[in-house]
Amino acid sequence: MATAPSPLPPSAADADGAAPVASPAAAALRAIGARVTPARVRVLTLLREAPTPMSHHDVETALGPDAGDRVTLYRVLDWLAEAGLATRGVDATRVTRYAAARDGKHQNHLHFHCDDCGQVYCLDTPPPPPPELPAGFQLQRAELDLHGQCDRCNSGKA
Amino acid sequence: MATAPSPLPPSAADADGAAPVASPAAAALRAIGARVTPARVRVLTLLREAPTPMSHHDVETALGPDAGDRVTLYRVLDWLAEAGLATRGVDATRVTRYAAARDGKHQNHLHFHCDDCGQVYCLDTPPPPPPELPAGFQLQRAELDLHGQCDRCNSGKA
DNA sequence: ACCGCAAATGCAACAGAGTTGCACAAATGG
DNA sequence: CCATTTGTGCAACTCTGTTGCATTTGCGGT
Ligand SMILES: [Mn+2]
Ligand SMILES: [Mn+2]
Ligand SMILES: [Zn+2]
Ligand SMILES: [Zn+2]
Repeated sequence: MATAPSPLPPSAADADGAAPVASPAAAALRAIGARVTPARVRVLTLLREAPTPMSHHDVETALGPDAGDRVTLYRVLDWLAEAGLATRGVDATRVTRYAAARDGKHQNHLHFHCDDCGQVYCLDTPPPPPPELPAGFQLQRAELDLHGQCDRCNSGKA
Repeated sequence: MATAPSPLPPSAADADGAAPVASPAAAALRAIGARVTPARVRVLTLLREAPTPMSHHDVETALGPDAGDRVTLYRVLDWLAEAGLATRGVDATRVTRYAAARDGKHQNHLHFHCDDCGQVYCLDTPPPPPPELPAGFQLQRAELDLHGQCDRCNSGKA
């Protein structure tokens, strides 16, 4: 089996189980001339599908056994942010959260924080216009955080 | 010099070294009916004199030998924020910073968070009207957080 | 001036998030 | 297929903050 037997064009999967067909995440990586590694693809794919920004812990839990090494995950997340493929943010509890950076998914909408279950919901409602600021202040972003009870937590009570 | 020689009204210090004359910080504590403890007075005094928001580490270093216990310092800072005498903020490196709150009102106005120094500024601008929510969601409070660079952090750059 | 008790402190151990150094593995270009 | 560059895994470590519990202390009441 040393010599390549098949002159087949790049189409279906090999006799093996793994199908290296290009995922959107992998494409995004190649697009910036970066190495395509399983860890990066898995994490970026997850972030792209995630409805809300994810912490290191979130990602580790979501990936389960495929999460790989803790430190590698930190480095991948950090790298993604550095490479511009994800955005980094520190929340009120000092936890860093990451979100896929493509065309501002979490850029222009509101977040609702459920105080009961802690879930964060992305709302379609556009944010209000940013107000005037004192001289010398430079506005980077405005975030309207709504706090209360979500529908799920709200229905299970008196 | 054991017996008090002067029939002076309450002004100077006693025969002892310690002068319990009311510091502004102590006054602020009494004003809200809180216990006046050395730790609280020292920390609040420091925060009031500080030109920029201070982290736990900053305070500990600044107070030197008078800093007391690490945990107590955490609790004092936390308490000051809870009591409305200081504002809390998380800076870009995940470090919580505190600043003396000159006025204790955080009711009906906006907050500007400096991403560099972590300071929280209270703006006079009234908050925008809360938006519509999906069915089942109950709004408890809405907070418009403005993020960017404050005037102080903004001026020290190219 | 003295008591009593809630509130604050000190100490020690713990927890979570993120970092560093280094040996080993793997991606990519040739 | 090889060489080089880059990423990964592991262990140990730092930093920030927390929790439990015994002891002290501020302060209101007597
Ligand atoms: Mn969102
Ligand atoms: Mn305020
Ligand atoms: Zn909920
Ligand atoms: Zn600032």
